Amino acid sequence: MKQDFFDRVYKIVAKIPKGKVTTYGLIAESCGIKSAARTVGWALNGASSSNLPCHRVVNRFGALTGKVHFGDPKLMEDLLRSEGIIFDKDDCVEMKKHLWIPPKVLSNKTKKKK
DNA sequence: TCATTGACATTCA
DNA sequence: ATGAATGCCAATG
Repeated sequence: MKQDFFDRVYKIVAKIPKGKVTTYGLIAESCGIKSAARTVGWALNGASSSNLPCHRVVNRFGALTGKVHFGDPKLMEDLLRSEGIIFDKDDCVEMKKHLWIPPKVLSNKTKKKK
C-alpha cells in the first residue's frame, strides 16, 4: 500500500521520547526522504486520529504549525508544557533543549559525511 | 484524469 | 541578506 511512507512516519513519531520534539524535516530524513517534509505533514494529518504524539512534531522553527489540526491549538501547547517542553516568547519550542533527532538520521549523516 | 494544495525544507537568484 | 522557486508524496477538487 502507498501507506508505506506513512508507516515510516508513524514509527518515527511514535519513537519520540516524552519531553522531546522533532521536526518534519528530520522525520522525512529518517524515512529516507529529506525533502519530503511536506508529505510528513500529510502523514500526521491522518495521524491526528491516531495515538501518535503529533504534538511533539514541529517545524524547523519549533513552532506548532499543525496545532489547528488538533482541534484545540492551546491544547497542543498544554500537552507539550505537561511533558516539560519549554516555549519561548515566540511560541516556539526550545529546540536547543528538546530537539530529538531520530538515531537513523544520525547514522545516515555520519555515513554520508555531508 | 489533470491540476492544485498541504501541519515543510532547501536552494537558487 | 532577502525573496522566489522547486522538491518530495499523497489526497482532494
